[in-house]
Amino acid sequence: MNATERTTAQPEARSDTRTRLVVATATLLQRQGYEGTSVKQILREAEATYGSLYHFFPAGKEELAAEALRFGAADFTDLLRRGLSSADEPAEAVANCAHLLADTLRESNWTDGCPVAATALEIIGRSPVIQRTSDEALRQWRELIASKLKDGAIPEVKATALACTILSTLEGAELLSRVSSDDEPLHLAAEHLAQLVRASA
Amino acid sequence: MNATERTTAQPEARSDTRTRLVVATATLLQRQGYEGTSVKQILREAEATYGSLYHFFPAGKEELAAEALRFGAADFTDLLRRGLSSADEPAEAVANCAHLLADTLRESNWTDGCPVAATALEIIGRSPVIQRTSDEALRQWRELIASKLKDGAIPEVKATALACTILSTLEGAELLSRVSSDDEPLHLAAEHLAQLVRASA
DNA sequence: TACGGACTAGAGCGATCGATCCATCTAGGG
DNA sequence: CCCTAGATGGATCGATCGCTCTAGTCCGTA
Repeated sequence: MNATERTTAQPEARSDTRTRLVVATATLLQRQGYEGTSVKQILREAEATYGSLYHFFPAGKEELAAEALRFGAADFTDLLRRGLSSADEPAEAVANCAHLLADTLRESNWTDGCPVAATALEIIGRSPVIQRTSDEALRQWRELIASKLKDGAIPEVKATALACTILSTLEGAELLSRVSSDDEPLHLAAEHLAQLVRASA
Repeated sequence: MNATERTTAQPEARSDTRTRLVVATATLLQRQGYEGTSVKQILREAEATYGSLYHFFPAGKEELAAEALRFGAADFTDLLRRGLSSADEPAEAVANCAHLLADTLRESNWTDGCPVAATALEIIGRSPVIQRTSDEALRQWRELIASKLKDGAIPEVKATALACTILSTLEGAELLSRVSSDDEPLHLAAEHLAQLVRASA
């Protein structure tokens, strides 16, 4: 539109291919994990080439995967944030997170859930970079949940501990739901987590 | 050594290689998932060859993995059974399952937990055989937990629902514990699950 | 002793893996 | 107008993938 936009647009256009790579990788990672995703497939999906990939990510697949994990984790953070802010009551808010996750999963035909779960488990002890990235994401989510609990007048220590179990349950229920293609585990988790939070208030 | 041993050893020896294949695969699957485990590595670990593998499992890696998953699932069933029978109170028994899982994981340096988790997530929608095997294992565990709850005077409907969330939480807490190499999530899960069960009695 | 089925050994198949390399293209500053 | 750094396209690398195949060994039975 104008000179200002052109100059600001340049770094955007520059990193456009980079962004496509990250987005495509994030999607593929949560659907088929790290080892199940080939570089060729990423390039096809992102409409990019080897040249671009190794230009932006000199360390290759692993570096790209770590970046994609951070990107996908931000997505999941948004989902949690939406769920947590959907109600004043912490119990209700937590339950809504589970329902929201169930809806998202169902709509994507049980493919697009937490990006960390699928990738982290198969990589533990073999890729420190990815494991650390996963760990950071999980801790961030725990804090996000914990702060909502604290806002709801749950004492700090209790809130921190409870947030950990809430995230555990969400992740586990996602596993059960995805394997059985059935959102029941997530809805049950919602109910039981709400109960647990209410009991801790 | 002698004729008797030779004759009795034969059927055993016949299936010996098969067993080694299954055991080795089960271990590798839970440590690095399906795609992350190569056939060559399985053969090396099991001290077997291609000939043996395709003799016992004509359909190859996928068939072997499904069998290994069933084998590993039986192991996890044992762990649950031990935990559940360790106390009369269902709440205490469930908590002990989490503690037992934490101990097992810690002792194996965070590698040997639930064999389904690592494999199932990366394979969803791509290997019906393995997905179905995983689903069956998860349902079996739910029923195992549910029956303990029912024994503890929790009404059937409530018990079934609660068992699902208990398994979800165990699986999720295992994920968090493994990623962070810290058994805190599992011990917190134990505490919170006990609380949840007590509230449902 | 001869036979036949169960099992083993491992070379080799085509395909694909992640990664490298370099020619080429593009855009902005001199 | 050229120069250069950033970015791209894609052929190609050696290694490894899952798997097939043939030639064998072993052992109970006839």
